[in-house]
Amino acid sequence: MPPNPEPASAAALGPADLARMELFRALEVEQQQRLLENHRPLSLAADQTVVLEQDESQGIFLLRSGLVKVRCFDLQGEETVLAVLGPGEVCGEMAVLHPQGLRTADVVTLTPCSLVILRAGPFAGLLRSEPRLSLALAQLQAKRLQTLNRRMRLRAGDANLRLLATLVELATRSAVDAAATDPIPPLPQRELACLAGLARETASRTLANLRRRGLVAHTPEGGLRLLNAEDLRRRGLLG
Amino acid sequence: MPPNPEPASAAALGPADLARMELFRALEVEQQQRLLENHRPLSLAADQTVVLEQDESQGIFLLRSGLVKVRCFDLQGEETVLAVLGPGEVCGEMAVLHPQGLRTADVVTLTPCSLVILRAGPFAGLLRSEPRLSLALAQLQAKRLQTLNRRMRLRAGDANLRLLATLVELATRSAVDAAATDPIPPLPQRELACLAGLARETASRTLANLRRRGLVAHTPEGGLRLLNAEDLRRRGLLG
DNA sequence: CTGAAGCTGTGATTCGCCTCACATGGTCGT
DNA sequence: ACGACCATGTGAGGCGAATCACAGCTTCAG
Repeated sequence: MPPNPEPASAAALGPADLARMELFRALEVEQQQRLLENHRPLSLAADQTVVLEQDESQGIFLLRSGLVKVRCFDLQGEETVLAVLGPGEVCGEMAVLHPQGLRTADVVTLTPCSLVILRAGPFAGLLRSEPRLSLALAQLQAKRLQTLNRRMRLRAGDANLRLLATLVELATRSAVDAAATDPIPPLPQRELACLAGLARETASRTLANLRRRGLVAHTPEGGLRLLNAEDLRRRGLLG
Repeated sequence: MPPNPEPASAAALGPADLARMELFRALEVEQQQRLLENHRPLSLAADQTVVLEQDESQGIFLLRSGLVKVRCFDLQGEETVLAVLGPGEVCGEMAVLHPQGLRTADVVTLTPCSLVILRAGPFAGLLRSEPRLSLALAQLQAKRLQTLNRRMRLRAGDANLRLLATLVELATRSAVDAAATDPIPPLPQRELACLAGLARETASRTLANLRRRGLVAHTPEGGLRLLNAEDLRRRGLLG
């Protein structure tokens, strides 16, 4: 099997890419190849919708670069962010597990993104015959539950804690193996506020507060950077 | 090992019980038997701890009757409730998926409970060889994510909404196939408040409010009952 | 250049919930 | 029967965040 003889074009995706993702790591190269058949690359600007709630058109999305948010709306039109995903992460797998295959949330880009769509059919098929894949998926879901549990706990805190938690989440997902003190790409305060579940004005004031206390600073590119990992650890925002 | 020829005592568990649980429904009877070897029944009063955070002693817990809450604490000692589970539901499966097998939350009974402990070893083993089980587990986790997503959305609302949502959750989990208007077992207000993420006094006032508006009523047994499913539907608390 | 539109900072005000404080009523053990 | 203890209702006060209202800035189209 040619690991990938074709010179990696910007859009091409090889088994090496899949091997980097926990979900597919345990599979044989041959199985990975099968999943890659008919894959479709997709580049999006910031603030674009990737999948629509209630949409039945299927696909597994692999995020190669950029940040996306998974969100849903309540009846009052309030947006709730369920997760933030970064490079190397997967989304759209819930719909495959859902009995009717329905989407239950939107996915929207926070920054420009490069991603790849895998056809759901072969994935769903392999899921039924290969325990390594279904087990890895169960583990992925368990991890999702863990991080959602963390979000849940933090939502109980005050504005400072919530904003800091949001920034940690953004920093650690901005790259594969990113740390909390890695830079956070520029996002409008409106977006930060929404991620943290705060009013825009509160996010502004709170951010000013954190800056004054030396916990965050603007990067030259207009993004943010967390400065005091020690303080974050004390607050239980790391690990 | 005798599969279990002994006549079903109150504590004994047969394949019929497993067949009722989504997680095991797809398995062969023979596989179910294997899982049932060495199972251990357990009866608990209300407000007892089932599993401890950080505990490594393993087991899968099947809830036959009663209600339990899954909770964790933040650094300030605040309790956050992650889930409420009822008859027919399973817990402890996260630890099997966790790389180090660590427990990440407590499980505490809300009412008297009857449950059964399965040994984790055979379960973990079957998980690696039987895609039907690992797929069912992934589906279970996906369902957990869904309900956690719902909790997430609701905790953004005001006290009325949060309390109502909590009551709906309790009602629908009080029995297999229970509906929102089924009775809710008696729980102290302290517990209701904690489940809803409110202060005890606020829960009291809010509950009085809901009673005045004819949305809930006390049952003769001291529990509660939701009265207006139509109103709940309008608020997006059903389905 | 100029006006529109979006992002950011900031004050003033309002509102909801937490906290504290206390009264009532029930249950239980001695 | 008595007090200890717990669960429940209710009032008063305070705090934190949402909301409302702008003003300064940048960006961008015309």
